[in-house]
Amino acid sequence: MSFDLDEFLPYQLSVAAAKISRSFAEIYRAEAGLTIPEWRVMAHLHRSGPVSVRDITARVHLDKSIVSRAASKLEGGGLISSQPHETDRRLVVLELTPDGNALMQRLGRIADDFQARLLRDLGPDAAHLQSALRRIIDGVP
Amino acid sequence: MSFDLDEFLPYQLSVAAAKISRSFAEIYRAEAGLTIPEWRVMAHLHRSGPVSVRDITARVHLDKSIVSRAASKLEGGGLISSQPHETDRRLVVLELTPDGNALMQRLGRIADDFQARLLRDLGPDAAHLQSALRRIIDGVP
DNA sequence: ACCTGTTCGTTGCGATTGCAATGAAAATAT
DNA sequence: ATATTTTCATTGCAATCGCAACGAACAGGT
Repeated sequence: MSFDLDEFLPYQLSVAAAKISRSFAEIYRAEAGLTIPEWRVMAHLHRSGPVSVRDITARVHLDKSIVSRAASKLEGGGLISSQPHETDRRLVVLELTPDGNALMQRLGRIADDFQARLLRDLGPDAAHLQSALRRIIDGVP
Repeated sequence: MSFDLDEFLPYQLSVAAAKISRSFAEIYRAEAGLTIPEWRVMAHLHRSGPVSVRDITARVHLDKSIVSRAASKLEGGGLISSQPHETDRRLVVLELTPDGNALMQRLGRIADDFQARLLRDLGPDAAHLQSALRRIIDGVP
């Protein structure tokens, strides 16, 4: 018996993630011209309110260079604003502009719809899928 | 209620896949100096026997340019051999060398161990996870 | 047989990524 | 108070990726 790549979990995860990511990335690319890192930064800001780059970096699983570049592009597009932190002047505090907030409200609904359809298509395994993914994300290996 | 990225399936999938991939990629990088595409090509050749680049491309979810470059590096390292197809001279037939075969036998065992440990850590959700991933990979848009 | 369209693999090129280096600011130690 | 070390964010740079273009070989139609 030889090793079967198709049954190998890291491979399956990688292929499935790439497929879903592409499919959803295409939506907010067409809808708002956002890349994946930009989308993640926006989504996090929408929920967290004003936070520094390092907070986003930590919570959104992106390198700080990527967050930094995404932020400067989003700021250029008027979707977020940035200002130095009040007391600690190393930090840069990012925040959604009204435009950015409006966009995220629209995209949030679209994302929820996408998720709902996905969960429906996956059927009863969906809950276990999410539970396993959470387990992987915060802890397992 | 605002949108929660942490509960968003495409995001969870992407983060989980990246984490597992890194973790396993580090193993065969240290073990054999292989990259992810190279590993996938090797793994497929080990199971399929001699096949053309386009077959690998189709089954292993990599662009043909990536398979092509991976193949030429593997050939340089003496792990695979390539020769033109007998009747269709557009095709390049790839095949593991004895060295490549021996390496894959070793890596296959390591991969199986990795998978076993992962499944054990994930517990009862693991089966559902794989079933959901398979569903995503071949079908659900 | 000839012509057109298609398939295959390689290569070029722009864009993206991750890592390391940099410089500014703050925390900690002496 | 000064010096050393650490933390942040940005920037530079090399490596990688995906897409498109290309040349070679084949298939199908006329």
